[in-house]
Amino acid sequence: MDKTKRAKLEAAGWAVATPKEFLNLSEEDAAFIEVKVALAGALRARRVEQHLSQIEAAKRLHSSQSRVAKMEAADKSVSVDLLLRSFLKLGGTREKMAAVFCLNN
Amino acid sequence: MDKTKRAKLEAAGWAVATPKEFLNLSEEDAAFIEVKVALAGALRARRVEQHLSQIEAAKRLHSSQSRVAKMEAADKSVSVDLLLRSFLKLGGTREKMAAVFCLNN
DNA sequence: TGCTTCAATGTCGAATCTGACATACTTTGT
DNA sequence: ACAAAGTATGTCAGATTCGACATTGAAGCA
Repeated sequence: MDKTKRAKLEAAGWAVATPKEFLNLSEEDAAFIEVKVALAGALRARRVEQHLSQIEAAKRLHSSQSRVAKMEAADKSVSVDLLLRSFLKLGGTREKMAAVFCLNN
Repeated sequence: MDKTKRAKLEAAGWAVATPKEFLNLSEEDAAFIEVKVALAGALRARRVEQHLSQIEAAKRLHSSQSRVAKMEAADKSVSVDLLLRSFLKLGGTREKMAAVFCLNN
């Protein structure tokens, strides 16, 4: 959200909060979630780039369509472990990983 | 191990293997373990830098000394999730994380 | 509209991870 | 050598995460 819009909403009496504020997460929790979301995005990118459906990706990952969907949604029930392993299995490299953390916001 | 030494050992009839070869890990598994080990090192660095014992660190992390030891040893029983959360709780930042993946080999 | 493919969401038993405890090993100072 | 502080390792009950399945929603096409 840009500053102008935020200012307008606040002027109109709205409490404008970031997700972090809204859910009152600590800095660390927020950072952790950011990493998870970033990895989830990278995972989906790897899959789409290879023109795979979630079902096909699931096969390569020895998992299921529903879990792939949850991974890409950075669901509460998926671990960074699983995201990372899956990312690597879909051809993700450590260089690409670094990009996830360095560049991406 | 440098090439000369490796060559000498092989000449002497030793099968010289990297951990990856020895345990015959796939590329992905190897990369995953590398990440885990790198994070474990970064975690220990955070702790030592702050002159904390494992017991003190455990307190800050709401965990136990034994688990901290296992984290720093990148034990099979600790997840990247736990490593990452702990790293962040000990003041690790996303920038420092990126460094773990970019620089460190 | 009906049909097909892809993606999202809820649930569950099995597998894995976690904090805690006990215990053993290591290092450092006396 | 002994004690104390720090670290490592094995175990286990409870918690979390896993793959799988069922179901629903959404988009494209005849």
